[in-house]
This record gives sequence, structure tokens and C-alpha cells, in this order.
Amino acid sequence: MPYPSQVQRADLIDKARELIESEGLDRLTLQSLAAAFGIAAPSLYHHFKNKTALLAAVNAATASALVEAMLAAASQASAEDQADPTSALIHMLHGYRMFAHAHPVTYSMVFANTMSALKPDPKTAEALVLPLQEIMARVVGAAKSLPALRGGWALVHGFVMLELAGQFQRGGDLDNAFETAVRTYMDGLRQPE
Amino acid sequence: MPYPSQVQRADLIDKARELIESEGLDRLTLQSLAAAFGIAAPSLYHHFKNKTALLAAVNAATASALVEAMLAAASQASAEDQADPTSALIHMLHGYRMFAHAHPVTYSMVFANTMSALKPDPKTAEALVLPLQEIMARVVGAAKSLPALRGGWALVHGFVMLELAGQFQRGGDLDNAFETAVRTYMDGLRQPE
DNA sequence: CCGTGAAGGCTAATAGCATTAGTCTTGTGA
DNA sequence: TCACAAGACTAATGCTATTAGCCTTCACGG
Repeated sequence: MPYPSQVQRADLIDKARELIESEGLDRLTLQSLAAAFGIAAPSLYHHFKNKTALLAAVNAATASALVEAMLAAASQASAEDQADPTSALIHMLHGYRMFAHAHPVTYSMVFANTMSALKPDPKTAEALVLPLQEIMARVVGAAKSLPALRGGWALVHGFVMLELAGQFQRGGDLDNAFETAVRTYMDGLRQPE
Repeated sequence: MPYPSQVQRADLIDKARELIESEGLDRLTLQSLAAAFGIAAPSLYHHFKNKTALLAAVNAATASALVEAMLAAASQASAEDQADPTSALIHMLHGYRMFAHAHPVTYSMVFANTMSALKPDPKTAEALVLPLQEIMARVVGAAKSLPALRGGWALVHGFVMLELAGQFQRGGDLDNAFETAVRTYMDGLRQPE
């Protein structure tokens, strides 16, 4: 039946994301992915250099989807909130957290790599932070925006990771705790000191 | 030569931690661990139910070491700083971050697991947070200490993870950024609102 | 003393996985 | 029309975790 391609690279990535999310990363084998398209595992090597490259592509796709989710969340805020940078930022951060909740496994994958080759390339990484930094600049001014952004991003990412890792075991309203933590940090930013 | 044990469970865990940190998690095979003790891979099954159980033990050991590192950092502060809860807390958080820098791979392992069986048991998890919560209670009062702690922990954990994942690529003084972020959050806590 | 059994080692075997090599088929463009 | 590149397949390799079954040593009750 070949050569007419039975499979598109983008579809492979999408299906891989789906399988990772539903079955777990360790259950994604080249076998299982190929089987989902009715082809044999080695055929995947025509589309990806190796499994690592596939996973890197998955991470890049996840990062893009995360950006979209953030922007969508921001644009759904009331006009009033969009005008106020602090409110706009908080809307984006809520969107960020909701994305992580909706895609916990693939979200973790993007950031969980100590060193390895799975990191999204710098361009994707920058696209991820840019919307946040723009708004942060409107909150604290461009000069302080980089460190302020890093702290805020760290807070949100850390909160989400600890949630996903099941470290917040003592219950309580996590939605509220998140809101409070973010606002606390923003309050600190507003301090002169 | 058997039965006198050639190997102690605790030594296996220590060596595994060492190998994971120096070679990477994916390079730790039961082969390689067993070889380091001059025994065969299947013999490890007398000491651990399976590889997952070994890794869970590694995670528990890492969590304990992290607590020790935090407490050591706190006790090395000046008497003055120990008396001031905010300063004491900041010392502990610096100790936390230094530990993560010194043991990046194993540190990530403890928290990077979305769901899997690698989580340290609840007792270990609680021991990890207890010292932080005690001090946090002295900063903001017992009532608010849980959410305040969660935010602070999230900030520190997130910062460290983003550092380790190489997401803070635009350089700058990260030590300083960390200090600033933590202080900003603490400032926010001090606000009445 | 002896013998028995558990602890802890070993080798051999299995099944799953990523990856490579080599073959075959089908459109496309010269 | 016909070569050739793309893309599929099967077969084979090597590394893994894990299981099964065997063998040796010592602690301990009789």
C-alpha cells in the first residue's frame, strides 16, 4: 500500500499527546502509537528520528497549547479586567493552572526534565513567557519585569506541580489557596521597598 | 558465598542515589546497580520488590535528606536571624534551594511524578513540610499558616524546578532573583490587604 | 552435634521495547 | 515511460526488567 503516506506527522504528535495523557508516559510505546494508526512501529522512524524526538515534539506542542490557553483565558475576561494589568495577569495565570489540570502528564513533561534533550527549543520557550512578561511589564514596569515574572511564574508552576504531585494532602480549598498565593505575591510586588 | 548478606538495603539505596545523580535516572539499571556491588541483577529482588520500590525508597531518602539540609541551614543562621521568624524562614528556604542544586536529579524525582507509585508515603511528606510550617506559623499566625506555607513552598519549588529545567535562560543573577522573589512574597504576606 | 530452613546469592529463560537493516510498492516528475 | 524517493513491511539485535529454579551458608531447636 505505500508509498502514499498513511499518516501525518502532526496527527502522530496529537495522538501521542492523547495517549500519554490517558495512559501515562510509560505506556506510550512506539508499538502502541503505530497501532493506533494501523502501521508498524518501525515505520515511525520515517517521521521522527527516534522516540526522543517524538517526545520533544510532544513537548513543543504542549507548550504552544499552553500559550493558547493562557491567551484565551485573558481574552475571556471582562473589558474592565483586561484594562487592569493586575486583573489581566491573574486571569492568565488561572488559565495557565487550568491547562495544567486538564493536561497534567504532558504539562509535567515539559518542565520535569533535568537536562535531557526533551526541552522545547528556545523559540518555543520564549513564546511561552512573552505574553506573561508583557503584562508583568505593565504591572511593575519594564525594568523590574524580568525578576517579577520569574517569581510569579515560579509561584504558579510550583503550585501546580505540587498539586499534581499530590503534595497538598491536607485538603482545604486549593482554588482559593492559589488565588490567595498569587494575590499575595502581587501585593508584595506593589510594595515600594 | 551466600547466605551472609553481601549488601545492605541502605547501601543499595545510597548507591542508587549516587548513580542516578551522576549518570542520570535512565542510566540506572538493575544491572549497573548490582554490578557496583559485585552481585547479579536478579539478586536485587531479595532486597526490593521491584525497581519501582527501589526508586520509591530513593525518593524517601531524598526527602529525608532535604529536611536535614533545611534544618542544618536554619541552625547555621546567626542567633539574631534565628530569633526573627522571617529571617529564619528565609535561611531555611535558601537551604532548600541549595539542596535542590546539589541533587537536581533526585530532587526532581521526588516531585515530578504525576500520580505514580513513587511518591514518598504521607509520613515522609509531612516530615518535609513540618519545619516550614512551624516557622510560617510564627510569621503569619497559625490560622493562616497553611495557605501561606503552600504559596511559599510553591514559589520555592517552582523557582528551583524552572531553574533546573533551564527555563530561566535570559541569564541575570538567579541567586538574587530568588532572594527577591521570596522576599516579595513575604512582603505580600505582611500586608493587611 | 546434626539437620533443617530461610536468606541471599547464582544462572537461564522470557517478554517487551527501541532501534537498524534490508526489501517491496507506489506515485511523481523528467 | 521509467527511475527514484517516500513510506510501508518483516526480520533481527541488544538491552531491560522480571521470573523460575537451583545452590550454599549459617542460626537454631532437638
